[in-house]
Amino acid sequence: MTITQLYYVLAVAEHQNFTKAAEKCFVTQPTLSMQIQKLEDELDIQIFDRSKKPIELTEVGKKIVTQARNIVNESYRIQDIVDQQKGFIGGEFKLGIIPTIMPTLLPMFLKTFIKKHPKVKLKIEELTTEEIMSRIKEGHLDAAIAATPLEDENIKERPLYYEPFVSYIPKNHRLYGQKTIATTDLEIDDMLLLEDGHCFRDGVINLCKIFKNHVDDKFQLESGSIETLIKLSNEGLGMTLLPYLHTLDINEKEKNNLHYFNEPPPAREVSLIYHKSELKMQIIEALQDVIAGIVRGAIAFQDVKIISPLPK
Amino acid sequence: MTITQLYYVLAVAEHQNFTKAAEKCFVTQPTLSMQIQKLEDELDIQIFDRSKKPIELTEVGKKIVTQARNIVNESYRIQDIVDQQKGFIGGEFKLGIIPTIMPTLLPMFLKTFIKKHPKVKLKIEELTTEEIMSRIKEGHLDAAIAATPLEDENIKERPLYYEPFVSYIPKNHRLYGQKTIATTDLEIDDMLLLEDGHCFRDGVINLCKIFKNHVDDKFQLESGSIETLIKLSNEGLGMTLLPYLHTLDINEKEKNNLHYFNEPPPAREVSLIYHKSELKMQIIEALQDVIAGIVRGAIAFQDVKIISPLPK
DNA sequence: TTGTGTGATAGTCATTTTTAATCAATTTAG
DNA sequence: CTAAATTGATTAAAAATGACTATCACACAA
Repeated sequence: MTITQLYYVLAVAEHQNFTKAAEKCFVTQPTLSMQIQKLEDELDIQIFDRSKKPIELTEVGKKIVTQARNIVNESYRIQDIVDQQKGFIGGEFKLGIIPTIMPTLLPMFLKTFIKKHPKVKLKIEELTTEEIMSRIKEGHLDAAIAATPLEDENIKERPLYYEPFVSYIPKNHRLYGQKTIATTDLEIDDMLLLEDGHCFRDGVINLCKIFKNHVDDKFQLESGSIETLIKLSNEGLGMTLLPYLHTLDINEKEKNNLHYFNEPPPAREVSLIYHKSELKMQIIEALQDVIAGIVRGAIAFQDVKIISPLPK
Repeated sequence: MTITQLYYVLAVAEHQNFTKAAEKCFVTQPTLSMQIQKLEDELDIQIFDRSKKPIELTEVGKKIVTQARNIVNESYRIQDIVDQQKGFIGGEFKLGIIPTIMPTLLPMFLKTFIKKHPKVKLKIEELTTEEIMSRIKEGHLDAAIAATPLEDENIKERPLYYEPFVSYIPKNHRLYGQKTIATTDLEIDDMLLLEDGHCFRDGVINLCKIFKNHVDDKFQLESGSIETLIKLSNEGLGMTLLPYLHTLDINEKEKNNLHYFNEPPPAREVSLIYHKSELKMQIIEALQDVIAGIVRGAIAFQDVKIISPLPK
């Protein structure tokens, strides 16, 4: 049994197709077939049910794949140990970022990070929290930036900053006259929300629920981006909540519609998250350093009330 | 990088000698040298410091060995999954037993187990708790029978039975007249103990300490076996404590010297212990079944007071 | 039927792994 | 101090392994 064989098994299990898996492994299909057959022979058990189309894992196959993923990931750690020893910070690094953080945070730290660590090939993807979590567990993502706490024992979190919620209230709104907003003022019914799947949406709903036990889950208007929310709000369709960093780059006129919360303002915790196996910790720590350094200047809130990002 | 290479590294790390390691791996010494060199080249780092005699691990080498042990052990688990699927209970199984349990328990279950599971090649070794724990962690022992709780997060425990302590008191002893003994009657000073390293010794000391804060650690007489303790006690050199199962095969005359404790009697918890990675669980469970079945008839105590086997 | 997509098989070749034999450097014993 | 023994590295030849190309066999769809 070799690590390569296990790696091939993982590829086939993932793509449910020998040919595609072979491409991903940069070998030809017969090579893959042979190696997997050899492993099956050695263990004297079928890992794949080739009669099904597309190909399926057998029951044992599933268990073997789980264990194989373990072994392959643990094997990467050897290189990791060596890198750590050499103080080498480089290689490919796949980072996920949730949509409501991506456009504001990424431009703030990306240049600095690339300049400081030119040997790291960052591959950044915009993904929802749910996608991020499953990809981290599968090893397809090295780390991610998301709202926390996630309450998942396989995922570790390192808080980067606390980002308060800011009310965006158009002129005709019943709350427009108030200088500051209390969380008790919020009514989910006249609140514009992001589409399902965004954890910021869930955060807002949780915030409204704190003082109302029951919330109708029929919302009139939902949008895929915060920019659209602002425009809809400008049209008088309701108020909305924005993450603080988003309020920094809206235009002067719209800034008048911003209403801050009473102390302590509700906020989301934004963290760098990664698999509990702590692979590529050097890069993760480098990222944390750079982001923490950048954000320190932009966000200075201390006393905040953290709102859970999880749908409940 | 291959699992074989990692296995070779482990062998050399363990034997501190290429030639011996090669023998254990059933390959020639050049094979081993080459493979390890290749791994070192690939990682571009020295794992062994060959200038030292005997050969030593470098600092990174130590980390790599730890991780390599992980990977190699995890790789065994694949075969384990297959065995489990096939319902196969067999193969080599290394079991450790502490000296104070070995002579009484082993004869009780060994025959039954071999008969029930003829494909398991049991290799049984008498070892102290300390030796057992380190060997389980290194993967040189699949399981062991010892007094628990051990409070070690790498080791899991499955209690088999609770074995009360019984006083063995010779005729001239101050406590001989008492029908039952209370733990408060015990005085460490007139107690015969096993040599250092036996956890039963530590259990007895802990028991005596429960009512006396301070105990002199100068004991006059110590012995390596419980049989010797009984003989020394017969000579009037003091009383001693025996594990219950030991009292079953002493002669009639000596049985008169046995004095049982008041309810609840102090007892030791005897468990099947194994590494948290749960390798070879089928065999471990088979062992547990057999032993539990046998012991159920011999030990019927319920309300006992468990004494820690750890030196404190 | 004829493609199309899929995985298995056969034959070949380069590479890798292993081995036996040998060497060089140390350490140990007399 | 010299001789013998031990230890790991080196070399060259053999065995094995892994991967490739080409091709086959089967299932399914147009």
